[in-house]
Amino acid sequence: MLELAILGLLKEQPLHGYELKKRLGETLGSLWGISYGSLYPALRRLEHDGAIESVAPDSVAAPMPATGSLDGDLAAARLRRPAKVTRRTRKAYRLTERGDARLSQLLLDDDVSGDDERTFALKLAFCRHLDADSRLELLQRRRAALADRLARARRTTPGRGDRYTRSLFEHRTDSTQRDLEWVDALIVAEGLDDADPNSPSHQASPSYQASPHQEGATAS
Amino acid sequence: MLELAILGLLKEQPLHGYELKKRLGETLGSLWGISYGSLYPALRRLEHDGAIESVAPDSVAAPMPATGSLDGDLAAARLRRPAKVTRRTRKAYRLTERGDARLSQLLLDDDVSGDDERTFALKLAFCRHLDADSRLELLQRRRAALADRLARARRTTPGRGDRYTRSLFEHRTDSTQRDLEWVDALIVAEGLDDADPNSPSHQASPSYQASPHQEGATAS
DNA sequence: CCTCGATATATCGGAGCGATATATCGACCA
DNA sequence: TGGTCGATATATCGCTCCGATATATCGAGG
Repeated sequence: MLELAILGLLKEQPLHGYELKKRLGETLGSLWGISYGSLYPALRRLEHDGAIESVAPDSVAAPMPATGSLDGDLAAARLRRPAKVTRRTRKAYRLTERGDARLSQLLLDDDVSGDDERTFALKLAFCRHLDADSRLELLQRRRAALADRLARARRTTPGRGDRYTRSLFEHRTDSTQRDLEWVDALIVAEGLDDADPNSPSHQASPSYQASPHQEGATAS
Repeated sequence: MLELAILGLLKEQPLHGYELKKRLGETLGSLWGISYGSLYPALRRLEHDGAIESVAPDSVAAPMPATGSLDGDLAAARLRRPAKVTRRTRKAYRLTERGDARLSQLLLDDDVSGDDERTFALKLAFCRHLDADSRLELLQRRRAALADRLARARRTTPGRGDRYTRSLFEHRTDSTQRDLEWVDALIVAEGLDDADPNSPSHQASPSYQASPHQEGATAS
């Protein structure tokens, strides 16, 4: 779901390819190692679909302008001089209305990726563009997927495999458990936003605690 | 690194594609959702490279063989009845010597995948085919990668992004921390195997603690 | 006998990656 | 002045892998 990443970043401000890649690396860390081999084709694809459109080069997104005075100078220079298009002239892209709609759709889309860690991280990173209800639904879908996975992991016989495989399974189960608690905390925080922010002490922690017996996963 | 998975499974016994997919799903759980679209091409590739070779259909890999002497029986059966080759006749594959070497190479190979969770899980699941030294090296490479990631994560300014992105980063850091502790435990267990259980001769308690100070945020 | 679900092999289009090519820009230095 | 070097930037190639799908067979049950 590279498109989701691109659209999410462009929602905030127009960017060109190189900058896009850098920011994505910052935003998602080692979780999403975007590559030019997918980025540029994706940009062309999105532009062809009308989800993004290119804006005037160099008019946006200088990474970190060291001195503010340069801006005026360069902008003036650009007006005077038509800025010849070279091989590496930056092509910045802006989100169109279609792109905005596509972003919302992708964020809300119930692909199987509720089970996919990378996609969820991506959605979470941009879920602020969603309304509260959709956001909560996104979190709860993730919660359900995790609870299901946890239940499934606990149901499987733990005796299989060698020492390493067993340890791997144990660790995976623990991680899933922690992920679940994390998402639960996010859900709770979501609810706190809804409630009156004046309440000084939030309610006692609900039962999202690691229950040793079967978790809520009534699916399947 | 599908090849690694295939070779690792075939190391134990010959299997055909369908069974291979099933077992891989069992062994690695939701971590490695192998697909026919990659499995069959990979099998053909490996056979072409001489890493695996097909054995007589139906002579192996009924899901649970349970007897070591089935070779004679089934070979005899195949002599009696020519077992016509249909569309879905099982084509089982066996590991060749070249394949065995390739497996060791892949297990030991220092690809960048020390940072890749899936690949490490795969390697761990089959590292019993490695000698103790190589196994330890594998673990320590993983440890180094995790420690590096953790240090990098802690070095980045924690103020960036919205609430969701911050939470995502926090959780990711915690997960990395846990992964690191897990690998450390594996390393310790490895050392215990090496040494005589009665003599705590070399390396009493290694300093595998991540960073004792500056902690503060870990759940009690 | 006939349908249905599990078994099994196989291909297709597309997404993403890693490596690489190419070009430009700015800074520092001789 | 020129000269190199590293960061910036766009772009493509070949590959692996995935999800969906097609096709065929087999065994069990009605």
